[in-house]
Amino acid sequence: MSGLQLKIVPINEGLSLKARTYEALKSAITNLNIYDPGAELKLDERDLSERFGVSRTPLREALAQLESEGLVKIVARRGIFIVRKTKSEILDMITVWAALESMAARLATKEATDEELKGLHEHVDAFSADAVAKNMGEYSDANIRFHQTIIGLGGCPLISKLAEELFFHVRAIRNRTIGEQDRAKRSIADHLEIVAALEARDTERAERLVREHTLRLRDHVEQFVDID
Amino acid sequence: MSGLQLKIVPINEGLSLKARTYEALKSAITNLNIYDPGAELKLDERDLSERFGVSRTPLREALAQLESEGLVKIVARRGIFIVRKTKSEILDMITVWAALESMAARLATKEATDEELKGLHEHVDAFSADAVAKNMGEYSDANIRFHQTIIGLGGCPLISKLAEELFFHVRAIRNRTIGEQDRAKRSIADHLEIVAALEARDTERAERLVREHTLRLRDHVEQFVDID
DNA sequence: AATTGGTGTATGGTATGCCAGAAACCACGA
DNA sequence: TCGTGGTTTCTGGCATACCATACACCAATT
Repeated sequence: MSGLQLKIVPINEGLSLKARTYEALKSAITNLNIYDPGAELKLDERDLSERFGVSRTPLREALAQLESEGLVKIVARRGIFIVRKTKSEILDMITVWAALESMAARLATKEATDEELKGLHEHVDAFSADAVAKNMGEYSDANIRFHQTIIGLGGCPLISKLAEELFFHVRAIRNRTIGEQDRAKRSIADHLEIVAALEARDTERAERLVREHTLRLRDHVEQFVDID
Repeated sequence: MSGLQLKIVPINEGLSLKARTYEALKSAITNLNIYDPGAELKLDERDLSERFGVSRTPLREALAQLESEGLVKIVARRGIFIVRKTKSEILDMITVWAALESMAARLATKEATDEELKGLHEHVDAFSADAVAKNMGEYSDANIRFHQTIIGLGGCPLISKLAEELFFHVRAIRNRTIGEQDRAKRSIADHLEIVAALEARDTERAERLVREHTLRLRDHVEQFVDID
């Protein structure tokens, strides 16, 4: 083979304006702390299209998609509003998350390889000792990665896709849920148990532990998190 | 108060062209048996816009929404294609369905009133005796209503919404799954057990029965249904 | 001062035309 | 006959102009 290999730069850029606008908008909305009072909740098509440098058409399509995902609400001749999820909706999302992840855990006990399950330790061991001392944001990220990994091991792409959307929304209130170190300790203990059950291929137990773990989060949010 | 009360007809019609086009397209696609060979899988924006009598813009927005729901796939400069779900995707959908409905059953044992649970008998009793003799399509509808009712009793709107989308897709292959009367008998027996567990408020049992019932459907489809 | 009706403006909805890329077709030459 | 190059056509992406309505503001009337 010749040493001169053309390095094809996948010219890319290749995403459509719609897709790029969608990404830009989504990250813009994500980085906005919606639940802060005073956050700007109203958007304007013309203004946005100018700021993004695209015409209204692809912008509108991006917005329509965001609406179908529940991030914004478009009202004819009124405006486009960033949606604040109600507490009840957040709780529902955590409930669905529990349903999906417990099913994924069930599947993982049957489908995942030993190596894959071993990989879970990475997400757990690092925090088993002194996680509480570390900064909670970091733990929170590792926490989500842990759950996403389990979901991935279930081998059901649809579950992964749905869970990803849920995480996205739930993350928006994350900074309101963390903070208590007691919960973090309990959480870490739960994770260890979950990994153990998965490695033991104990389907029922893995499913139950995952479900209870996430439903505990749900109850915690219900009791202690104040949105609306 | 005067006996002459204006009866206000909520003029409505009010849906946007986009929304109406969306509905029309969706039902058109639904009523097309996608899995028939020879089904027309390619759509054309201009042709459709002419046939629906709307311009391309609202049509495109409707199509974009259908794409995000996975009913069609839009490829730039190639065309718009009605999506045939792969068998693997169908199986995944049934798996998610199992996860959601079993969670709903769990919730229902805690949230539903006795009256609501009693209502389930309507969906079951009518078929307990001679369902097998009746035409399967009718049973199939009642079957889906039964499951939808349970899901509704869970009291979690998000679960209901997600399940509805799943049913929509799964229904497309329904005519390929029914037919064996043995399965119908088994199914009816399952339903009776499920109702009993719900009425007994036996959370774990209700959850398990529902999950196993739906996962059996999954296994059945995996073994005996041939798409792709 | 309060109510009412008009009018302007903001803003999403829709129609339309052009653009660019992909595929199909065609013609020509080896 | 086969491959190659060009050309046409089909098709979705995008920009733009216009439309229709909700709302705010103002003036006139009582």
